[in-house]
Amino acid sequence: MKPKERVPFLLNHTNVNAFRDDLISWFRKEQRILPWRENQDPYRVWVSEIMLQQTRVDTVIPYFNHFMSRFPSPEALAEADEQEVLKAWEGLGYYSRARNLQNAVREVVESYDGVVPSDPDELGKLKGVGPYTKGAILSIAYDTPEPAVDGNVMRVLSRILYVEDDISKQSTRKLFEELVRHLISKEDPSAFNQGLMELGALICTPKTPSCMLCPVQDHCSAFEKGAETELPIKASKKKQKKIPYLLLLIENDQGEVLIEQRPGEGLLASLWQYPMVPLEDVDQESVPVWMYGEYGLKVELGEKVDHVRHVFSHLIWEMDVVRAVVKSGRLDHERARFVDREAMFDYPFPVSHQKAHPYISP
DNA sequence: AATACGGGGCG
DNA sequence: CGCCCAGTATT
Repeated sequence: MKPKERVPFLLNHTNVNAFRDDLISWFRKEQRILPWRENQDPYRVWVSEIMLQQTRVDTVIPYFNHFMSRFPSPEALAEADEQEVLKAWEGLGYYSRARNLQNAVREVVESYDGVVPSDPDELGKLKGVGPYTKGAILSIAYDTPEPAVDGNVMRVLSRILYVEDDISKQSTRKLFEELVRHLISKEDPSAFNQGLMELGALICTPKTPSCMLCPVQDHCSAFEKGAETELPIKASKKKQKKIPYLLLLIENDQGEVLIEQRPGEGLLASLWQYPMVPLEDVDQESVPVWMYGEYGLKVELGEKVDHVRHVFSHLIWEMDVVRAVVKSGRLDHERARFVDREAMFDYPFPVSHQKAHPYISP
């Protein structure tokens, strides 16, 4: 059945009006006080929405505050060095968000005179602004009745409307967008969209929803059936592949440590790390040979100081952390350099490698 | 339609 | 340890 055909079967006008009002009233009363809710500044809304992608509110708050004081305006962010932006993003994850955001902000400064577009098509063309973020900015910053369908909204609406479609499918997100177009308040689309998400975060939670406290319990089809924990339906994802590495803490005769910048694309793009030996391709005894080939350095391996397991969304790094010292040779590697302990902390490191930081201190 | 892309928190 | 989180870009 096509999305538009389903709506009338699920809710009549009276129910829609009551649902809207109950949701919005609850949101106005119970919403959390959050830094990006201080005003409707589109730039602030934009930055917050990018940071909040796949990331919890509590994690984002300190990053948002620091980011806004460091880059208060689109112009400030546009002029910044990419490494500074990555440093401000360090530890937040999904680093392409930071690079896409800066790319898009530069576009806004150059093509739109520094004003975030309120036109849906122009906004949606910006790097990193997908269907959710576009709707969030349009509704929250510009009071436009556009759907902003994220994981919360799909969970909440799948329960209220008893939608059993797999929410990991794109077609299901589009179904929910159509449903929201019918449900959304034209008077206060911002409160409606945020109310849906706030409800998902505070009441209609994944594991044990607080249905007894729910402002729209009367409208909830899943609660009526006693089946709220059965929804939403989501296909399970396959598990991550484990990849073994040797993480080398290589010191030269001046007590400096070897670090390198990762490639500009792919996993942890442009971030810095300690040299890693892929043990799938290199066996233990030939590590010094491999090191000489890659870096032009003769090194002597020392003690193993730790084992670090780092889980990504799609793979797992298993890293033995091993000390090493330079015996001879001259560094010959495009993206690597020796740095002293003070300078280390100017570079953006992924959390996986921050776990090895404690071992470089004397 | 699938896969790459981080990191943290919780049961 | 597996699931989920204010998703998007790429293939």
